[in-house]
Amino acid sequence: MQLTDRQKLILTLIIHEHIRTAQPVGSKTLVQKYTLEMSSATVRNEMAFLTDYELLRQPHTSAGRVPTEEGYRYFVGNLVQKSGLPTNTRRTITHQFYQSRQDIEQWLKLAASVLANQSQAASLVTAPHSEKAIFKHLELIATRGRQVLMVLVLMGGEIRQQFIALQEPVSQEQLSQIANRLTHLCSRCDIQQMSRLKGQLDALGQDILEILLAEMALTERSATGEIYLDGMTNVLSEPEFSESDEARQALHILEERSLLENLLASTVMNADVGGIQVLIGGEGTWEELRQCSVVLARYGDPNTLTGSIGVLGPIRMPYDRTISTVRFVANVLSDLVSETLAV
Amino acid sequence: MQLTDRQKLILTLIIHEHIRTAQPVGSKTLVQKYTLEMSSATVRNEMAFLTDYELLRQPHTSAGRVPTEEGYRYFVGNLVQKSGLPTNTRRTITHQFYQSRQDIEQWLKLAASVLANQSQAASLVTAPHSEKAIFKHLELIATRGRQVLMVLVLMGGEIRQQFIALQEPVSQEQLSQIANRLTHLCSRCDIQQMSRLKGQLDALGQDILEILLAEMALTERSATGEIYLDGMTNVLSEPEFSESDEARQALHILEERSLLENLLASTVMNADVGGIQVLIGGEGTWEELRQCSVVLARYGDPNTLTGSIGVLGPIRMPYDRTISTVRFVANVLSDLVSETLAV
DNA sequence: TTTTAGCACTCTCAAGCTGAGAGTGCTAAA
DNA sequence: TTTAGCACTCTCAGCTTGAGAGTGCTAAAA
Repeated sequence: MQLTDRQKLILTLIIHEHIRTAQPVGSKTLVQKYTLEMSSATVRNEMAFLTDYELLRQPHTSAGRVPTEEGYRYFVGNLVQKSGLPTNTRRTITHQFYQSRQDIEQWLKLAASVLANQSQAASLVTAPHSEKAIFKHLELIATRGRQVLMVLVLMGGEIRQQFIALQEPVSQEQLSQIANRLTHLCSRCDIQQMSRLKGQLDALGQDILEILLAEMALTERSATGEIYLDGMTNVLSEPEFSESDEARQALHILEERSLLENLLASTVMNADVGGIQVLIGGEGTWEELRQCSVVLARYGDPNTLTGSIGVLGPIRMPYDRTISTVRFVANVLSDLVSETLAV
Repeated sequence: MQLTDRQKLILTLIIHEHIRTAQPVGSKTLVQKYTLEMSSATVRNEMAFLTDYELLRQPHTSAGRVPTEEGYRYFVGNLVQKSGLPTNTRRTITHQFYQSRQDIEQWLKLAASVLANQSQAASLVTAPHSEKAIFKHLELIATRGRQVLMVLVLMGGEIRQQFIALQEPVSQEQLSQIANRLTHLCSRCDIQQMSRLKGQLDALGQDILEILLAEMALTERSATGEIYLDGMTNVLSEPEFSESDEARQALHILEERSLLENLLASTVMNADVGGIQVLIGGEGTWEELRQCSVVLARYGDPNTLTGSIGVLGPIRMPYDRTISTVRFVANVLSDLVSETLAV
């Protein structure tokens, strides 16, 4: 679809104005507000053209125009200027990461919070996760009686902890010995390699190895790491979600982990690190997202550890700014991950 | 305030009916629906009495009656029958805990999910937390270069992890040695006792001890453990939150961690384990909760590890059922905590 | 050929009105 | 003390109406 420069200008202005006001935009208003060098009639003709191409829509005969989802897609694909974030915003964000505790969990929470605040929408951040579970380190810590706390560290820094109940009480000394032995034996092994080591272990060691294997298999099976959400209440203040049923639908997809994993798995997980994906109005697939748009990105090291971040807001969303923010935060997280977690 | 049995009955029925329908309740409706052995005029007289005592309210002259917050308080304090949960519900819940992975995090998430589903409202669960940080176990795990992952286990099973950057690279062997030495030295020590041990350590050991102390101090300072939320979208379907601005206010207090910690600190943290606290309409203190009620309980071992659980819903909430559910889940968690985490 | 002024037309939305319905309080009788 | 009866009050959904905003079309101007 080829538009003239003037048509592109008018589409852009309508989208800008509509994002600002949440109202249909009329020809006269547009000429006045932006002091265009043409009459409203000319604008009307162009609007009619854009409406024919389904980039604009009229809510009713005598209302102004509203961008269609197709219109937003054209805008995001062709017209949005990749401005990048203003320098002082970048500085503020970097500063916050620099100031926070050196702890992935904190960073991820902070990332979610930054995204939510900057975009005034709901945000999600998944912990970096590797498709392949590689053993790194095991600790066994006696708590009381036969209850033992198992801490399993995977290559890449994912930590899994679990209580296990042994057949009979074992002292901390013994537990440490077993943990050491397993750590040495299994170092840098994947599930297959580890399951071949059973023969070299006594009964207790085998039991624990079983539990390790189960835990690692579970990690491999899950599509993402821990999920952090923030800013759910932000979207409630948007006028399109003033009837809370709409909001409920949209937020439900964030709250229901399985839905969210599905969404991520079929979109951003196939994308390259560094690329941005924009889902507008559910793209015909995601019924619950019909009223929303989602801006997603992947961060981390494509070959080992990756996670996703995203922003969920109304379709009427300031895409340029949101995309810049998501891209910037993804880069910051990528840097942090490669600095601290990489092998 | 002393009410006759009949007045109590009528108040109870009005509250039941209002909770069911979210509408003002009229005298005639009440007599019909509950086939009362008296005329609507009698009911009207009693209603007038209850209205004088500010237990009921008329939204306008010719509408039925609606319970006031005072009315709900009287109801919760005097009239709610402590039925306990039906046996099969209890079984279902217990079963879910029994089936889940043996892992506090899973249990807490499950508790939040159970509360949200059973009460069809928003729920919160805080991880068990001890006011006093007592050292139990330390692990140091080399990641790469000078980055080290520190895992600190406190008495009671709280786990804190953090990346630290050492002055110069140290091998995993050496790290394990240091961790072992510190674990032995500090075992069962509190912050004061630990800070006296500096003299017995080399430079690196002292650095790490400093970090440990900072981390433990941070833990002591924070009022609660990790917070798990669920069911935020449940409250969006209640008619009183159909204008999403109301919902926004209410949910915001859950999302903003500092607000929530404040709320917990000034209510449930002073209560006994086992007791239930019901906040109705913010009780004049919590502006954001004017439209909501919160049912809170504390679980765990009062002397060592405690956490809070709660349900946030509309004032028009099925208190009997919610209170039973909260009490039951608190007991389940208390049992789990004392079985697995206690010293 | 493109742009613009002018005009008739369309549709929404807020305001005002209205009657049905639900509920009340009061009074007098049971 | 309870109840039947009645006049009264208030809301709410449905309807009408006029102002306002915006459109498409046509014919003239550039």
